Amino acid sequence: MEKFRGLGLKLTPQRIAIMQYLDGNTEHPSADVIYKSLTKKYPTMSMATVYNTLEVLTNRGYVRELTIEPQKKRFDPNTKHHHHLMCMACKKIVDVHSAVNVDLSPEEHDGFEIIGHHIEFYGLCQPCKKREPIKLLKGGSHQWQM
Amino acid sequence: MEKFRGLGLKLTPQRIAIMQYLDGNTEHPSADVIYKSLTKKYPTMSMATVYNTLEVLTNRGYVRELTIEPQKKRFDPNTKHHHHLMCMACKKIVDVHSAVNVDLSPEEHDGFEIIGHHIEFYGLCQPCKKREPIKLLKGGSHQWQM
DNA sequence: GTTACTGCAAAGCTTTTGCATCCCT
DNA sequence: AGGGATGCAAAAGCTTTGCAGTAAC
Repeated sequence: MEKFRGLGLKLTPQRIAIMQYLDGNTEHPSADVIYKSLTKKYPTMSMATVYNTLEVLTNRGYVRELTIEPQKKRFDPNTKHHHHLMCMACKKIVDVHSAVNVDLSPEEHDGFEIIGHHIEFYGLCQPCKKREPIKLLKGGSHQWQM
Repeated sequence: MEKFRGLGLKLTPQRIAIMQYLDGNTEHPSADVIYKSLTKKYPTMSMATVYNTLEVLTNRGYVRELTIEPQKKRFDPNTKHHHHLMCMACKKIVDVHSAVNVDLSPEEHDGFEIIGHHIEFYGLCQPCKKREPIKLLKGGSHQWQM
């Protein structure tokens, strides 16, 4: 966690715990998952601190917020440009490092200055494919039904 | 709205109003925007009815839910496969009809059966580009900072 | 006449905020 | 010592649910 020193950012035990939890983590955890994981070892940890720390890390570019799961933010400590594939059944998210060329022609970007892009793939992971062939549409099928 | 007859779906005045509001609409409205737009003409309309109708339409494939704006669903009556470009400042969303080839190699999809995908472009629309060159990062910069 | 839908209010879930206290630097 | 961080609780924002009444079929 040495890389966070000298950035005008106080290294409290709670922050260090969150940073260590995230470092190298490929689970794309939500704030809730982070909180539940750390509250065992740090019983005084609060959700406010988790959100506060995640916001600081996000604003400084050490963490990316993912919106791939509706109504819930997931967090990714890998800030290199990449995309994501989520299982529609169990919500597992894996990284996709495909180098896709998605340049838009002028008439397509409608005068916008394009700053970034992100591809969301939807599917079924192997365990879920075997377990539940159907029954995904509960709660509203999202944009993955095409 | 004739296309919704004979589907075991009751055509109430509220539903017809929502369907007419959505038909051909390219604004990608949220439930709140739909409710506010219709409550003038239909003062008894409730949010529960808006959400109920949107869920029915989504499950039947007449509407797509978009998760591009964090913590808020947006709805798109255009269910043809396409992508979206959102202004990071004013949250305006426009359609992108680029035919991008995003097939993943076997080692990339990690055993998943891929069912769909969606590309989210982030940028600044022309009015916002002139108006506010900076000041977008408030509230957490999302996945668009790459 | 049935069945499904409406609308209200209450509750749920995630996230944010106010504020007194605490502690890292 | 000082300014930022913590943690609690309360509140906010979006969405869902329970249920009695109502209207479409």
